[in-house]
Amino acid sequence: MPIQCESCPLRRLPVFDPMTPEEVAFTQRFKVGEMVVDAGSVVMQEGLGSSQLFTVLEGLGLRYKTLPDGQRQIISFVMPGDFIGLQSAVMEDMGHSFRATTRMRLCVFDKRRLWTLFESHPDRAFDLTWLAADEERFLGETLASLGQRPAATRMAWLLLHLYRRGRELGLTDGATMPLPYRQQDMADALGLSLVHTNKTLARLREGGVVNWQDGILTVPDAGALARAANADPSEVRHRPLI
Amino acid sequence: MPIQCESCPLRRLPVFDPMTPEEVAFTQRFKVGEMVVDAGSVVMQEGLGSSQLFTVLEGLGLRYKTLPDGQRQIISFVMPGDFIGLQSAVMEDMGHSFRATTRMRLCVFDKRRLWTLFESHPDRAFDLTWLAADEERFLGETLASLGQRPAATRMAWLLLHLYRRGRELGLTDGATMPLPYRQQDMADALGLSLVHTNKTLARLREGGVVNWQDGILTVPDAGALARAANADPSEVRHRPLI
DNA sequence: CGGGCTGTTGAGAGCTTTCAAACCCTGTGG
DNA sequence: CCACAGGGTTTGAAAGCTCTCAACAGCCCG
Repeated sequence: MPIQCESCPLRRLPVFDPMTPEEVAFTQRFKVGEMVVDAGSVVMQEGLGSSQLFTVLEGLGLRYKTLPDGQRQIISFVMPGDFIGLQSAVMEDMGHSFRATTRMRLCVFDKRRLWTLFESHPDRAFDLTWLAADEERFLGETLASLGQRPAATRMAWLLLHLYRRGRELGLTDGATMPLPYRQQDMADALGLSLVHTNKTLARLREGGVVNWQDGILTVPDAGALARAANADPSEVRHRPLI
Repeated sequence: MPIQCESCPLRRLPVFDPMTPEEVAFTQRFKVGEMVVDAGSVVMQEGLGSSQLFTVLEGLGLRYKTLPDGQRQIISFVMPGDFIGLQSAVMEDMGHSFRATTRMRLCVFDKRRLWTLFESHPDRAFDLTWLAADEERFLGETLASLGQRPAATRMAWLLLHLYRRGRELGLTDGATMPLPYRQQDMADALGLSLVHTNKTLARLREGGVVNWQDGILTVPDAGALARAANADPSEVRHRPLI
């Protein structure tokens, strides 16, 4: 039984901008249905188009690019509330793939109706653009991390980022949150080898800054982690939900 | 004397999508004026808002982020036709700074009128979203380069990218084009030290793959460069011009 | 019980950085 | 006309970070 937008649990989270009843109703009409995918499913393929767009309701996934020689670069870690497929919506095809890491529940939208969104709901079109711009901002930060920070700092930065996002979404339980990715995922996100990722992780763990083991992330002191990450202080940004 | 959108030389380039006379007229109304900035001017500051948006008419610039410890990461090399300031348009502030490398001529738009664009010109709003999505795609590719490729490949990839863009814009003269950046800029874009950038550049030059000296980029064989960059074959993407 | 996936560890090789110094060119002032 | 300072580019060499190679432990599953 698909969730009604009106009673969508995500909408109640304070990270997301409030919506008017009219906006909720429109989103409901825009929504085609729901889709549950198993862990490991590739939902969108780089280079291919898609007639569907998604908002993540539950579960975790990865967006990644594959290079001609087979290397993989993780673009982002996908969490509930994320809107997936904007690229295929406005251009012909996707610049990256999207794969479910855990079983996921996705809200499905029809790409062909996107135009009516732009025509009749400029506020929602604006939200869409906002999301794209926010994505650009985040990728800029990621770029700065990969380009300018050493391995340990980079890793601390990423774990801090994931922890902050998890907290916004109510995925945390005190200082811990589930984070069921593999070390190889982290390595491919940070541009490090698996071995070095493992050793860097061990050093952070020994330093007591952060611990990520058995799929559980533990951040005893977010401030200490932020210092290790050489990061600016936290700042919760509210964002639209599609 | 500011250029009239109707006779804007950029619009005539085949890379840019054709516009209807009505769209041209609207863009003209959206345009507030023009601005010429000297080489070295910082036009937009990371973290600050801006009431203005720009489209580059002439000249080259850089978008970059500065980390808390002073390191700099170049986000992109800015060329004519690029739309600058989308982030400050839809969010409060910019996630990066923008600085002119050469003297630049900029088309100036008023951020406060952006909303009318979304309200009354859904096609242009769509174009704006398209640009944001394209930026996201490009940053994803950049991320993959920084994360997964060794220095020489990375550098070849970037020079190839710049050459292709220059060619689309008619900046090339046969196998050469002006590229008046510093080696330090290239280093900060690729996440390499200045010294290593210099040596890598020298090796590419000796290999005859590409030459970039005295502000002039020379690509004797684009195919060979693409192979050195481990890049997919060229593919000109048409894009909207704001 | 064997195979496959994930995580861990040790060690040497290799790529990149940092440190230092020199070179070229240009603009400035004596 | 020459000395000098400053920005950008080159070079050499040593230090350091990260990678690759190899091997092993733990776990789940057929």
